[in-house]
Amino acid sequence: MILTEGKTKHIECLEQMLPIRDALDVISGKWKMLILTSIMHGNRRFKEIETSIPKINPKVLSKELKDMEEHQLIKRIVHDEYPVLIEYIATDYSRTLKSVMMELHAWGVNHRKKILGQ
Amino acid sequence: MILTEGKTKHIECLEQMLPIRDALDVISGKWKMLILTSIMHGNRRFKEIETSIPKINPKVLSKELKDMEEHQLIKRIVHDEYPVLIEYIATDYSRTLKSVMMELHAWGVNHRKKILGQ
DNA sequence: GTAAGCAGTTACCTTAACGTAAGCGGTATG
DNA sequence: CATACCGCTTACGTTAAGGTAACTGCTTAC
Repeated sequence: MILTEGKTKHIECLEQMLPIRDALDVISGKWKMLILTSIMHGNRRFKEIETSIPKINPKVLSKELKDMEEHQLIKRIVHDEYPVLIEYIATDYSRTLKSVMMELHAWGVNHRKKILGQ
Repeated sequence: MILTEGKTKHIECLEQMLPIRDALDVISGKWKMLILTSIMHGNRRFKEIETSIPKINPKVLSKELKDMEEHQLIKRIVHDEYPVLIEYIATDYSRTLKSVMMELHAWGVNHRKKILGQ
């Protein structure tokens, strides 16, 4: 029955699309995955992160860090010392993104090769 | 030597980040991966693709299809028949994105579960 | 010959992302 | 006591992404 097939295909297709969009909502944008990469490489302080990412500015960094904290990808820790020290660390949950990031990285390397080869 | 370590870390970190950004430049945005999913599920005609993706509008679809053709993710084929028939198909190159899409999908499914469970 | 489908385009508008430059309250440094 | 570092924030743009509504030229269907 063609109608049923069509409907099934349509629903299947939607079921593929919606989670992909959910994921992209969290990771897309120019900075989030770069910030997460930086933090995962051991950068913890605001300035460290800022200087590790070319061309980012403090306003954008500040906003993205807040977003990422809301999404539970990072944790902001305030140490009550003198002077006050603030650290950003990656959460366990953010580590579930590692395979996504690895795939993105691998594809990006390949893509750059392709573009330069043209 | 701490200086060397720091420098190495810094460069290593950049080498992770740049390809990730290259990849995100191609796939990010609200629609591209949804369109590719739709086409990979067998939707070929403009209207088919349009109706398969909730809330997309023809202007956006048209623009994204052009972008994706430039990036060689899809091919636009014009059949010189009566009436003229136009098809969009996924390229071999777009299939290199499949593992990225699968990771995004898997993460998205998990993320939705997490959010609903809160 | 009117209506409807296809594959879009056009003009216009809103929203969100991103950027620049400067500054602020705190601490520490010469 | 001036200068500078830290972790930001504020005010003020600019750019790009995305949305709405209407319309076009072509074809076929009633």
